[in-house]
Amino acid sequence: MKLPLSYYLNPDAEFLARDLLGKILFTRTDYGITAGIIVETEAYFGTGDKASHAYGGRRTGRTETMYSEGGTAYVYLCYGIHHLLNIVTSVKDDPKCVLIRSVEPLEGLELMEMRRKMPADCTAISSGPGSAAKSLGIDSSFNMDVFTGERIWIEDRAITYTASQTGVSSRIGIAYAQEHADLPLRFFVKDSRYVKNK
DNA sequence: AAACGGATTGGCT
DNA sequence: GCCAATCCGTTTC
Repeated sequence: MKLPLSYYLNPDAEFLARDLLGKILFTRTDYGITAGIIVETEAYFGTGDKASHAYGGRRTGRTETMYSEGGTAYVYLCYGIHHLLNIVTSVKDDPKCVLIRSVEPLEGLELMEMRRKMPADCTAISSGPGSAAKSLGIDSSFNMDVFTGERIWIEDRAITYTASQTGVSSRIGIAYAQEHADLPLRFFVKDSRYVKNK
């Protein structure tokens, strides 16, 4: 049920970004367990990707997490306000990752509603990378956590989407990435209410 | 040492 | 639709 470490060692971040649609993302905090169905992702393919923090092999205090073994959480602060959750993929020292952009609330709805101060049927509760992370209680303390551990993990409950149910587009908010700005590396569930900009 | 800008969101016009 | 919020890695002086 819980995805094993071997799942995350796949060096194909694009494949994993697609494959993660429909998987269930869980978090456990002092307040309880919450979970959401992953419905929107983006792939960042590492040192050759101009949109990646690890472009050119950059290693800093922040990006060091991305060089961890696949199955590690890379959480960073964006615009000084929002925590964004990435799943590191591939083997150690190959800094590829998948950004979780949107989930559909599935478990612990009351806790998610408290964190976001809005009802779970309001799609803004977990739509967009900052909102998805906040609804699941993810902050910088989750950085470097492993997905096979006690605080964060992903389960496969056999939800799958066909190619025609899956949308593909360029990644959001990376215009600075020049020739990599238009690559089709964003994947989403077309009929999900919790995906914006379809 | 200082300035710049971003894998975004929500509130106000 | 526009714009402020607000931190920190990176760039520039």
